[in-house]
Amino acid sequence: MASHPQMDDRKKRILQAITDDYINTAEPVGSRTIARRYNLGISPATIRNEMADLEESGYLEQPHTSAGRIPSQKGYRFYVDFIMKVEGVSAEEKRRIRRELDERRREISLLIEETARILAQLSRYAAFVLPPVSRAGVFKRLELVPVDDQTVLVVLVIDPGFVKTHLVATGHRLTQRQLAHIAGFLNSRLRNLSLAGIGSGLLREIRAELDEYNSFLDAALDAIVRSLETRPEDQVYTNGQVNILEQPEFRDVTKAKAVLELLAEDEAVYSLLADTVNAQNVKVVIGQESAVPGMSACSMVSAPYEVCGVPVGALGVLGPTRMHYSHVVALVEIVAENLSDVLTRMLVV
Amino acid sequence: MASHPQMDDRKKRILQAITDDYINTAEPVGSRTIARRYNLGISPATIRNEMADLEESGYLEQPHTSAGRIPSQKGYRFYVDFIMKVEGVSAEEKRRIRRELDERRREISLLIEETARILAQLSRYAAFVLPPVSRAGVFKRLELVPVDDQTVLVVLVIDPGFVKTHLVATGHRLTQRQLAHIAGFLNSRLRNLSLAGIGSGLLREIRAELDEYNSFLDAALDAIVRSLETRPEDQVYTNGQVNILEQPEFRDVTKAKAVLELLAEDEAVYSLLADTVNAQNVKVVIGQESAVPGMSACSMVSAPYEVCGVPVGALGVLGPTRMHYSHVVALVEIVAENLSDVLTRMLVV
DNA sequence: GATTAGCACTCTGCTCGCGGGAGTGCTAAT
DNA sequence: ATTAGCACTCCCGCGAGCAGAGTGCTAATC
Repeated sequence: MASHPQMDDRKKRILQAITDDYINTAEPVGSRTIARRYNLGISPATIRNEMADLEESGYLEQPHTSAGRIPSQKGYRFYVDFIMKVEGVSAEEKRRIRRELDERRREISLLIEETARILAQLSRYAAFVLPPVSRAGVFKRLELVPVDDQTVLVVLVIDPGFVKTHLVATGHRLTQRQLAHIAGFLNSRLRNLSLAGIGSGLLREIRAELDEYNSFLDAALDAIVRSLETRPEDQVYTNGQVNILEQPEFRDVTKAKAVLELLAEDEAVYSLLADTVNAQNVKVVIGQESAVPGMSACSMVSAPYEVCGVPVGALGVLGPTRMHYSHVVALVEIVAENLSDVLTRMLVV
Repeated sequence: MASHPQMDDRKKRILQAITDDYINTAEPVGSRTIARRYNLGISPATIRNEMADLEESGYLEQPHTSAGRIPSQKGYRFYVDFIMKVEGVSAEEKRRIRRELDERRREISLLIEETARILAQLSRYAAFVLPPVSRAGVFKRLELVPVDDQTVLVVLVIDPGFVKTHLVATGHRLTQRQLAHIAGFLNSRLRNLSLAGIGSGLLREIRAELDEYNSFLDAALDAIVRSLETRPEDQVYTNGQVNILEQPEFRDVTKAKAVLELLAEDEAVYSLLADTVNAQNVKVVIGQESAVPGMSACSMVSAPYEVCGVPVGALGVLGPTRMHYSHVVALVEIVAENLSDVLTRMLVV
């Protein structure tokens, strides 16, 4: 709580009351309301004085003279960092999260999708999940399954248990033996390398070798090599975008549109979440703290999740700045934990 | 044009003018406007008389006394069926569609996604595409690729060229030989059967046989057999939902929310498009002609697409009832054609 | 007999002005 | 240091009034 010298205990309680109230009602809150609703044992006049101070030091703002106060960005920040108690997620909700993530899923993408759905439903805001990025894993095996004359299915097995498949047009007819050859060669060169370590250098090298070895495979090889490259801008799973239309701050369609457009762009959402993957624990970004334009009226709560203790992805919730932080933080935390568990169990068998 | 006895040529031209104008301006249109903007060679007074007739026979309605007229659902229907000329898609747009769909795509899902994107961008409404359903195809081959001790990747090759992969937890350790055995057996029984023909009856039969043959494979088999079943409620690719917020009829957030919620539900969108797959050519559904509640303010233009002349999927555009039908119909038509072409070339090599 | 000009009428949307209500800041009393 | 009291400010909702657009009807015109 360094660098907040103006904050004594009473100011803290008043800021808390104002923020809590505003989060619930979306209406600027006045001294009278506070005195009535939260019994702090002081009169409206005193509260008014404190409020004036809090406004002066930037924690509150006033939409117009003679309206109540609302928390400023700095106010929310202080609230999140030093005031709010992370609210327990109800046992009911906990069970639901557990149960719905636990259902036997055979495909990771379904699990991720489900996670986004739960998060959106329980938070009543928009939710998104960055699927596990396989760069954290280790190359285990590659299989080439012929599909028809000119098409091969590349199956990439990664440890822990991810599987990536790519359909590749070879442009040549390849015999079963030739495929086995290529697969064998690639396997011998790549086995047990971490995906992050398989740089373009090594790939180029391998390519040169194979070219020499059998130059007519060029096209096929090209395709296979390309399919090894992980695309970081992979899909993002979003859910509950429409929820934000329930928030009074987005009653104006043009504002809602700005945010919904942002959420519709995978790259934008990706860039919002990208550095959460390597964050410690839950991260809260309030309003314009995010550099992304169009986020100024929004806040984001996000957290990384892991497999076997290694962070592999992230998930988060986006809502108005006036967000129910204490609940959402707890929710994001617990969903991230559960997803980590389920994934870990699922992938390492 | 049977069953429209009240319609003479002049009424048709007036209905056309009103509909065109209303589609462009979203404002009820009055007799004066028509006389000025479309030179039909008749005076406002005459137009007023005709408009009264058109309202009487249900083609027009009046939001309130002394406002202009707007087309009713019946009016739009007549407009779409008998009046509008399908507007040529500009050469520029045609080239763009061709080019963007033509780019080497290796994965069908990417192609479908791209199709939805183009459709949304060019129509400026919401677009969706039902991916090709494999039931139309023929079982060609099944491969079982071991991923780790208890997991198998089932690769299902369908003719024409679709590939479906499913990750399956077997619950048992299976040797390479056992897998080869199962695959061989299933292949011998299923090869060249149409997927639609592989009913649960045949599957049960096969299962009994395999059970008998090697009963301890039960769990593994169960999973494999299940993965053969095609899920009709497969994913739907939607794009441009936010576009509808640009339409003045959805300036009211609650209306917008209703439609966006509908679009967010895959099943709902699926049910909208389901019977288009087997439709002839382009289909236009206006307002409450669709039974889906919440669609009353919307219209949908959709068309099937095919591979090798066999309909396999559908795509469509959803917008307000006041939709630019002539353009959208042309657009949907041409995108469907292009997708059919590209898919056919892509799948049959 | 169909078309049109003219006119009275209706309905919306906008602006304006006017309280009522909520909230503040200041001053003086406790 | 706290609080009661009071004057002041600003928003919001409401109704009146007015301009504009459009209609339907009637009577004149081609």
